[in-house]
Amino acid sequence: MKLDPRHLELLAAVVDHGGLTEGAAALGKSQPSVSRSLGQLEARIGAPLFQPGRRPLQATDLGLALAEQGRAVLKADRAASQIVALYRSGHAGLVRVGGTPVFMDGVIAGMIAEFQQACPDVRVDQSYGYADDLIEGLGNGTLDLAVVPLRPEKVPASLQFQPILPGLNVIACRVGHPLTRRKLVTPGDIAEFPWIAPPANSPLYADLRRALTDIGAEDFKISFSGGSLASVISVLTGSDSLTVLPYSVVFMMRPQKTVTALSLRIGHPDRNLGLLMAAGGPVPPATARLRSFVAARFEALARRIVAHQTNQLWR
Amino acid sequence: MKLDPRHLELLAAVVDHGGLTEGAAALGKSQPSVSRSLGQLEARIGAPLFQPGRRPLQATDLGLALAEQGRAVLKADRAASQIVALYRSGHAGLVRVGGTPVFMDGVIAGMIAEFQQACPDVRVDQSYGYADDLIEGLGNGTLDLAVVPLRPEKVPASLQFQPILPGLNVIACRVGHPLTRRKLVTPGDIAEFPWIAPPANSPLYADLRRALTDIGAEDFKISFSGGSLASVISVLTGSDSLTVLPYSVVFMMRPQKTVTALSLRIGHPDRNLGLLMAAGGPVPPATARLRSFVAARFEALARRIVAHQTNQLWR
DNA sequence: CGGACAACATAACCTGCTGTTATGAAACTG
DNA sequence: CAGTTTCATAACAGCAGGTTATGTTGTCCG
Repeated sequence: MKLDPRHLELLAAVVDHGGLTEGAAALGKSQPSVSRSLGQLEARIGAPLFQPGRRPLQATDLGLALAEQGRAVLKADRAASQIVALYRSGHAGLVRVGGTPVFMDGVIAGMIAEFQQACPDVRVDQSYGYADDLIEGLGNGTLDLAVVPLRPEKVPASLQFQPILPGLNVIACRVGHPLTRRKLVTPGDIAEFPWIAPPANSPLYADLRRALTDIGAEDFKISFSGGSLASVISVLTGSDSLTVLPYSVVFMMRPQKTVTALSLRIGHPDRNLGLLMAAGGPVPPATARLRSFVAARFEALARRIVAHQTNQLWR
Repeated sequence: MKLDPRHLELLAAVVDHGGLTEGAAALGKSQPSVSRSLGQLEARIGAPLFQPGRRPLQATDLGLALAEQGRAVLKADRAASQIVALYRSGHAGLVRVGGTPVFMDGVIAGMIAEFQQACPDVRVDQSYGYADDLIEGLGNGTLDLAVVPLRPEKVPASLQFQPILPGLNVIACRVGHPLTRRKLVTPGDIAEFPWIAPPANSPLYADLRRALTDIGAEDFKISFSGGSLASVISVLTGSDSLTVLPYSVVFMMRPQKTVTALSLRIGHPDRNLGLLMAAGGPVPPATARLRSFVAARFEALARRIVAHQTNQLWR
């Protein structure tokens, strides 16, 4: 005999609330509905669930035993509802975030850590890639969110782009680097020092080349290339090398007092760092929540940068 | 959000059977039914339960989490079905048995003990009473089964009576009683000994009076009266008293070798020991099972009595 | 690469359950 | 014993689930 789990729920509610009327009320149903459904259950199993002729309806042994199972059903149902609620509010789920390596390591990973303090049940799968990879990932559904520097006109129609910071690069070096003692750094000064280059296929590498040619530094020697942000920072702090990094990344590292930026304005790439998401379809709530969290953090970051710039020489 | 526990069951089955088709088969439903129901669940919660475009349907994290709860629902449902199955087969439930004290203590209680070896989940509530009480109890639903000596014509129309033994009484005494050495006991012999009388309102007491007057024992002295069978047996075995007991009760006590019957025929009451049950309505399965068990044991008892009588002097 | 197969989705229809309100019967209360 | 509470019944509307038949789409394999 297969019986309807909803009937067991009804039974449990009625037994636990000490009456049909109150049980029905607790379930948000009308009293006749519950009465009839339980009558049907009773007819199905061919045995009385309630002692006949008692006005505050009282269960038989069989009724109590089945109500026990009904409680289990109710518990599971509530747990399921809770899971769904967490998911729908974005407090649970999976977000697959992709981004350019330097931003991910230097800025986003820290924000994700903060985010997971508030939403520990959101799993974040992080991956690295450049614009094309990320756009493809978002297109075929293997990625939920991308953090990528992009020219707004290069955004495909099927995606939406939310700019969060202007693409501002600086020349970075270790704290205590000889050039940091100069009030003003000239293009000629930097020619002496070796350079750390980002991976050759990265946009940052193109930025570096452009920045250096812009300021007239025709030839420069590359002492280290490739590697993730951690490697770059290690080499940077262990030598007098220079490199090009996004302003935000250097800014985020201020507290460590290991890396700083030279007082030398370089050309800005005409891109914005932004958040890229699929448009049109429904957005998974956890993705939406992480997106707005990151956006808010960047907004705060932008304000801190502005406040900082009013007291600093950096340009 | 309240979601249907049946949907969770479907989800669990599909996840656990590795596919929609097999899951549907395992539930005894058609594949389109399950497909549509799960689609509905998905629409309700507004989130994908399955990874899109995978042919052996594969659940998302959310789907797996909900399937977990579905398993709990399935488990409770199966447990409930099991409870009902036990009840319906008479292997679980409650039987309220009433009967005359001497029969209950001397014969029925032992049979109930045997019955509960086979059906440990059947609870038996035993009570004592005489014919009128028992009939009333059966009538108003406070009793399921009565074991009572009754004249068949006195059975109310709303009840059914199943005779199981002729109402046969004997004069009982302790093993080793002086009268047991006599080959033949005469009415005169028994006049010397004191009598133990059952409670004055019991049918057995009437039997005793009638038996004694039948055999011409006009005056007899009563040394002990009232008390349950245990008291009677204690007094009987501790003295040379005599009493009247149903044959079956004395017969059941043979193994203890404490009580026996005199070789003196006394009048038989025109009643049958039988099982009394409500007629018409549906019989609780546990009651039916206990009834048939007791009836079978009495049948066996009757055969043993017949076999014994061919080798004994008792009449 | 393309065809065969399997797995899932959709369509159309019907049955049955659940929900509602209104109302009646029965039991508990003082 | 009357009032009140509690449950059962009636009548009806609507939806969800069951079915079979039939598309559509991954997957597998030569």
